[in-house]
Amino acid sequence: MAKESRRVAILEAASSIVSEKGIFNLTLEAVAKEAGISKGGLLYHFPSKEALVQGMVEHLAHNYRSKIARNVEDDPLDRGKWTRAFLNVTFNQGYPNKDMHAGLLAAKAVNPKLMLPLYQAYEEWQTNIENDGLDPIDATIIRLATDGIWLAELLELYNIDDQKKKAVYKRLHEWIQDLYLDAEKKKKEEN
Amino acid sequence: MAKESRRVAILEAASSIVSEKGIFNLTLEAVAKEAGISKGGLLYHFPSKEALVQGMVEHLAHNYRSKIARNVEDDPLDRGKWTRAFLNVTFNQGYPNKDMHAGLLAAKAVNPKLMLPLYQAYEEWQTNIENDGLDPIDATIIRLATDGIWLAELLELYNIDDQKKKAVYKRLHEWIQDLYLDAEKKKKEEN
DNA sequence: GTTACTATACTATCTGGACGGTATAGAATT
DNA sequence: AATTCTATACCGTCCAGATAGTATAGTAAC
Repeated sequence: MAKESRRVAILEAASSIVSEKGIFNLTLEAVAKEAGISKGGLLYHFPSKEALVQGMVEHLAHNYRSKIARNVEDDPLDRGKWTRAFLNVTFNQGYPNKDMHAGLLAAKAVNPKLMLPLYQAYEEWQTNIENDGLDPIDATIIRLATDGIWLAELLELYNIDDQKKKAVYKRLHEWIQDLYLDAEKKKKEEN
Repeated sequence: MAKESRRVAILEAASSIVSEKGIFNLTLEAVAKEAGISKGGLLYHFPSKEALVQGMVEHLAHNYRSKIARNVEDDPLDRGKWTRAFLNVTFNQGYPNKDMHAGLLAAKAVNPKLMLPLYQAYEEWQTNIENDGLDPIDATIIRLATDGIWLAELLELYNIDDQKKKAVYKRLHEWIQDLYLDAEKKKKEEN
């Protein structure tokens, strides 16, 4: 198999184990078995467990980051584009394999420093959301609520049924539109 | 030492280890050392690691639950009391030892079923918040944003500085007041 | 165009250390 | 006398990482 696709397959196997069986079952042997290769083969791609987890986080961060960047680029409107992108990607364009989020849990458990790529991504998004041309506190609240959803799902802290989730999304989306109109109105008044 | 306070001291020691050194360093020996007792003494109070983690979650859930219940009781207003209590406890009355939240991480890692007490607490709060006499979707968004704050802190996913955090709290609090007035107005119009 | 060599991508196996849990004997506290 | 421990030793299991060997593909010298 080609190197890159094998790497991704391994990362997905590892994420699936963390997500379904917990971090204590993330052993190199288990990952190798899940990915359909030998333990040695796994160590060829990722020379240590830490390297494997690092790969998981980097993959996750890169995926999320590029999706949000894409949304920002494609947005016909400037004002509010980061807030909209963050909301839209989190609710509607999450990693097809939901398990991928488990990379965060793995990093937190194995070595918190490995979370750096995600941490940096969040710093970037937060800065952009605060300078998105909308009220920065309201925009931050929208981001926090969005995080609340996916973090609670990651930890399986509670179930929010799909209908309610959609209603929340709709309301947040409308709120962004209101903030947009407020800001535009204010701008006109200033001129 | 009295049995109950020894138990709590052990739970705090365990939480502190998870919070500062990660779940892989939560060994029975390490907890005993941190709590200043022997391994045998620890096993006297908690006959297994799973029992220890169960104790951590139950303690956390009980603490949170009783604080929210207290806030609800003390609230002079009926409408919105659960939403206010949830917001206020999470922002201003968290466990004095912040580490206690780590019980959630420990349970997620050791055995997700141990999260049941917290899961049930959340179900109760969500039900109450939806029937709090405010717009249920807006109230849910307030809860989600609140969760976003403490979950991100738990995972150390990003830093939100204290000033911004206070501004967010203030805005959420004002929002609840607006929702209160909206609901009261609507009620009067109906009569 | 076959032989020799090299790099890549693995497999199979072993080892050393750590950890959970058990056991036991006894000491201090209440 | 019962409870609440301390101290220590031990067993079985598990796992990360190391090591050595294998398969395959390409490359290049002759």
